[in-house]
Amino acid sequence: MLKKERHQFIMDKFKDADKVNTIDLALELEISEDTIRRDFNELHNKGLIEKVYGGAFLVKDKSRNVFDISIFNEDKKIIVGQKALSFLSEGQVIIMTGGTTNLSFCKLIPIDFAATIYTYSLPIAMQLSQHPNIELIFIGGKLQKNAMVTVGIDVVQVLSKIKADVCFIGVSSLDVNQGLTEMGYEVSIVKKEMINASDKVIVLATSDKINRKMPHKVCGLDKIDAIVTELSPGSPRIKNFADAGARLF
Amino acid sequence: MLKKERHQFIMDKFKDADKVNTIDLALELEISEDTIRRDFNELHNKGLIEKVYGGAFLVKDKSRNVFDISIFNEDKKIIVGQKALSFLSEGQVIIMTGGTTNLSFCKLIPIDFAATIYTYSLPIAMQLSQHPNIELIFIGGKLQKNAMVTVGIDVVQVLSKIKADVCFIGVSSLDVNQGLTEMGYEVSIVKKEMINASDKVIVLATSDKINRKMPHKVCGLDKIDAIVTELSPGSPRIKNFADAGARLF
DNA sequence: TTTAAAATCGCATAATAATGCATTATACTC
DNA sequence: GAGTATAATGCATTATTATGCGATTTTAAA
Repeated sequence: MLKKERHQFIMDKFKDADKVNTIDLALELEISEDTIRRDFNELHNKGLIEKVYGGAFLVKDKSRNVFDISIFNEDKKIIVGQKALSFLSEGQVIIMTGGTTNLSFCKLIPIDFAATIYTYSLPIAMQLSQHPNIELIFIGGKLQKNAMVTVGIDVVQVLSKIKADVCFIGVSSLDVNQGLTEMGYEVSIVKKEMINASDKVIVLATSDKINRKMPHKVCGLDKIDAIVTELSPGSPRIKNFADAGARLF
Repeated sequence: MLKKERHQFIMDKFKDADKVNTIDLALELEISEDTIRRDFNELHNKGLIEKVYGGAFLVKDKSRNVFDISIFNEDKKIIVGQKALSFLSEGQVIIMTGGTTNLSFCKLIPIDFAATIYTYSLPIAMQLSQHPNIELIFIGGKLQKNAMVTVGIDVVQVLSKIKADVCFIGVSSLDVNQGLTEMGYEVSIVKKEMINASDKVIVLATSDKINRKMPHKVCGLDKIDAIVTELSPGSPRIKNFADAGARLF
């Protein structure tokens, strides 16, 4: 049986039930569970299924409304967000980058929390607009459509003029040696400036972002005051970061 | 039974009853109460349930998604939007205000339409970010949360420096004598500046906005190049505008 | 305050998942 | 068709997650 057939077979299973078990599939197809898990991983990366401990669920094709933002790995991101809450204090001036990890974080901020928050992300701004006591300042500029953030000289200019207490950065890749790197050049420039403008830098990242590199460097680990992941700080998966002296949470 | 199934099972229980008991669930599913409690904790962390001593309640106030914007009188606004399409030309520099009428309009813009659009409205920007050929520039500033638009000195400053071909203005009130008026002072200032920056001014308004006055004046009818409503231009309900020489569409 | 039920905590255990590596199958080149 | 590179698979090992149990703390009501 070809891998592709097997994938189809798995997807067909969802016509009968909305979950499948790893073991059942392995028995039925008479192959190892490892292979089924690898299949799950591939289907998950295509966004077709959601993996859970012991099996998988079908992801329901949400109507592609512009405004409903689906958050990949939301559970993990909620854990990250909850840990990050401890870095918030009332009255701070905060810079918030974009990304779904930060979005999850923002959803968790207490409704009456008072602070000044700068952001360049449309979804983050929409989310934070629910908080009556947050003074929200949107950093204008040219819109980068895929990420829903503004970039360019205008953004950098605004950032160069402000001084924030703390910056929460959602990242796409984090590596022990390379530090924080980005896919896009423009975003890397903006993030650099954000870090410059802030006294403290808190990085929010789910573990899938860790030990990855992208072309454009933002900063080294030394500039980062805290790395918040869904893992426990002692986890072996981030031991290399601990060894390198990173402050993990 | 997978953990996620169990969570769904618990959530389904709320269809029958307001409250679920820890013990009952443990007995029914033949698992320990500890597990049920851990499930409760997870569901609670997701904001789905409220824990109480001995069980849990459903959180009903599932505050509707921040991102789904409900449009009142959408039918009428779609008619307005369709008429307004005729004022669009490829390659223009356009200023777009906020409001649900303009949002409906933006939804109708052909997907491959090419232009440069300035806006200060978060929902409008989200919507327009779907158009690959639109150069979208967001005007940053302090966010006015109810209207989801930026206001203040920064916005005015940006506007004072640009020159647009056309400005599409969604309005809250339009009156034959007072012209265009606004509820909020800050928004009125910004709109004034937008009109200043544009060669042509197109007003989009459903008929419920017509013949109403608000405290802060934006401009008189003479500055408006076109008024687009869902009514036919000859409708008696806007005869007074026609008599005053307004260009109705 | 007392008391019993319920919740939390720490730990042990078992199930499941990820990882590195060896083996086998498949595709590709000459 | 032989040889080689690549991908797929299974196995052993290690890591992670789920769950139950006992000890301890908290809660709600007598």
